[in-house]
Amino acid sequence: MSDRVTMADVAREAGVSSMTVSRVINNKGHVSPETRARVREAIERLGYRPSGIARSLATRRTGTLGLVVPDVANPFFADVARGVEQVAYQAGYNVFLCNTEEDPQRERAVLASLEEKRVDGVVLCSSRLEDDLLAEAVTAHPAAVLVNRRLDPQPAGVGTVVVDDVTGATLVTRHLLKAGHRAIGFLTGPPISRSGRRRVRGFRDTLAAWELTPDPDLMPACAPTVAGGRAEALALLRAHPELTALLGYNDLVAVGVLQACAELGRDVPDGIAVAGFDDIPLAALVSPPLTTCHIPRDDLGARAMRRLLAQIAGEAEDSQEIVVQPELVIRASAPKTR
Amino acid sequence: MSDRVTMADVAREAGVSSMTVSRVINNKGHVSPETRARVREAIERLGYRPSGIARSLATRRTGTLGLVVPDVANPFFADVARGVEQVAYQAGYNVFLCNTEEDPQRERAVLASLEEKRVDGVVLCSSRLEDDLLAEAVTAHPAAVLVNRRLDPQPAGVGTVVVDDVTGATLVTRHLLKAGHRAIGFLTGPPISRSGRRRVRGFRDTLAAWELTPDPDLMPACAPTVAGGRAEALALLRAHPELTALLGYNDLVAVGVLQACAELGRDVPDGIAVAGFDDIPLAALVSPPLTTCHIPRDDLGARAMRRLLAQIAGEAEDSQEIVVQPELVIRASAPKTR
DNA sequence: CTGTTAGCGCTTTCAA
DNA sequence: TTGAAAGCGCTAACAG
Repeated sequence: MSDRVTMADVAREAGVSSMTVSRVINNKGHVSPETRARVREAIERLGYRPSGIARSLATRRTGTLGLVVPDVANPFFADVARGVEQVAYQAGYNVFLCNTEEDPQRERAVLASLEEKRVDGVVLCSSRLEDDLLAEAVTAHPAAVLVNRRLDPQPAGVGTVVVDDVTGATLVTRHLLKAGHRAIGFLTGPPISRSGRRRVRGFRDTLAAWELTPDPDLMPACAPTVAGGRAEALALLRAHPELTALLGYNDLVAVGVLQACAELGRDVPDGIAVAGFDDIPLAALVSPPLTTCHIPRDDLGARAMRRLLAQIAGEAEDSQEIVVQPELVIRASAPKTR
Repeated sequence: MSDRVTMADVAREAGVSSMTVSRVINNKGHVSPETRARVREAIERLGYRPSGIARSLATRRTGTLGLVVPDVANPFFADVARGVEQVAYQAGYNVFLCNTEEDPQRERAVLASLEEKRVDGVVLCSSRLEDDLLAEAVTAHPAAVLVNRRLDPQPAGVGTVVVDDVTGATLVTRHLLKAGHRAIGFLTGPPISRSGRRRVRGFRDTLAAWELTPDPDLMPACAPTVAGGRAEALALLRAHPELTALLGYNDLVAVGVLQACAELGRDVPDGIAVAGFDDIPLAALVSPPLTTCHIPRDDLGARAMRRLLAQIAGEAEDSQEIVVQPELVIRASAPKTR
């Protein structure tokens, strides 16, 4: 494996010192056009590829970043990852993709491995770590951006990008209220989920603003999946047939609700309105198409990445938190009027 | 940033040489229990984290791998990525995620950047590079596995994992034939797609085996998306209302077909049968649920990764190609009988 | 069981 | 404009 061509080889071939080769490669310092040409030729002839490893050791920058998500196979994070990678690529960085499988142990482990790899920064999505562990893990890196998770107090060099879930839930809830619904259920997703908690808050507050009393019985938790939504919806709709609208923690849950309604013979939207959250591609394709709250996911990733780059460059306004706004998308499952 | 604790710091703190520290960290060689304990304490006290970069330079292994896909946001590759990452994590590797956006230029660029990062190996999915460029790019890495792409002749150290698309298309086509369909259309996806070409082959050969003549007019290309499928299906069904079954290049295309059928007032499956390919989650959720061909995607990723690890370890049977078998999944859009 | 000596392949610093 | 020397932080290969 040591058959790799090194800088010294190129230098010898071109009859110069390695410093000159280095200068040519990095376009730094002054090198006469002729020497430059000779070096270029030598590089070409030998098929030389600089070693990023050696360079990293010398410069203390790796040009690599870490992206930590619960699960790339989840379309939400897949889109975020896409946004992150896109911006990183343009900036000349490579990104390590790490799944945590929602396991805090594993989250710590991958963060530690990224530290060993000496990444220049980390984008950490929906961290499940306790505040103190998170703070510790995150400050171990030169720079970090948290997505959909706040840390208080926010350590220096840590940025935050969050979706305004409260507003999103408010938009959807208000939409249902305006359509005349008063008996509204909400499948709230997993209790650990911070975004779920924020959505609940938006839901409750909006009900309260309309002088309705939020009923905890109508707000059961559920797994954030189609199956989870279906199961909880079946139970909820059986116990509370009076509901005229049902909100899902996310679109997958809402699709589960659609299935449950079909099984119970409740027509959507005439018998009951259904709405989701996230606006994944699926939302527009099920029938009836889902009313939901659009989250610009790759934009979320792109902005997180840009923020991280700014922090690495030392040009970030530290305390400034980036808030991404969701948008109501009205489709057939919950139209404007009952 | 140079405030990082180094091995020498630990060695000094523990009153030993760095070699001893190294031995403790890597659990290599013999170190007396007492010394080991002292070193461990020093590491703990100083919060020392070994530098993977320095280690890589010395050992010529980085413990990193590259995963190159057209687009992680595509659920197919997201699942593959998940499988890859899972196995890599267990083996102690970190993986660089690279999107190519179907752009050969960018594909070359990311492969080159991975080479600079000195990854120990690469998993390359659905490469769009010409054979010679691909061979060149791939042999630049210590090890590589191609997913859904063959290279002939296959360079040493290059593994191959392919989905048996021919068999998959055969299964679906035969299913339709057995159900009594004789006028079957096929939206074949983008002409560049190798898997698309293999699926076409399976389709044609099966028709031929049943002594039917494949009609090119019934096999138009289309974008591999819902919109692409819808548009082509509209055109095809208008031109050929006699079709009793329509096959999509993949599930997205098939969903587009479903939409087109709805628009044309053709009932599925009674007026026309529809089938897809891949079995993405969406397939089971649309109505009617899609008959399709299941591809075990994360298994595909996992097996590619295992193969890569085997190659890195030098224990791969070189020429052995791994073939992943798809499975027919019968749902309501194309039932067993007309 | 532990330490010494040389690098790994590049860049930084200073000098020429 | 170019080069020499001295690391970056670690491990391989020997000694002891």
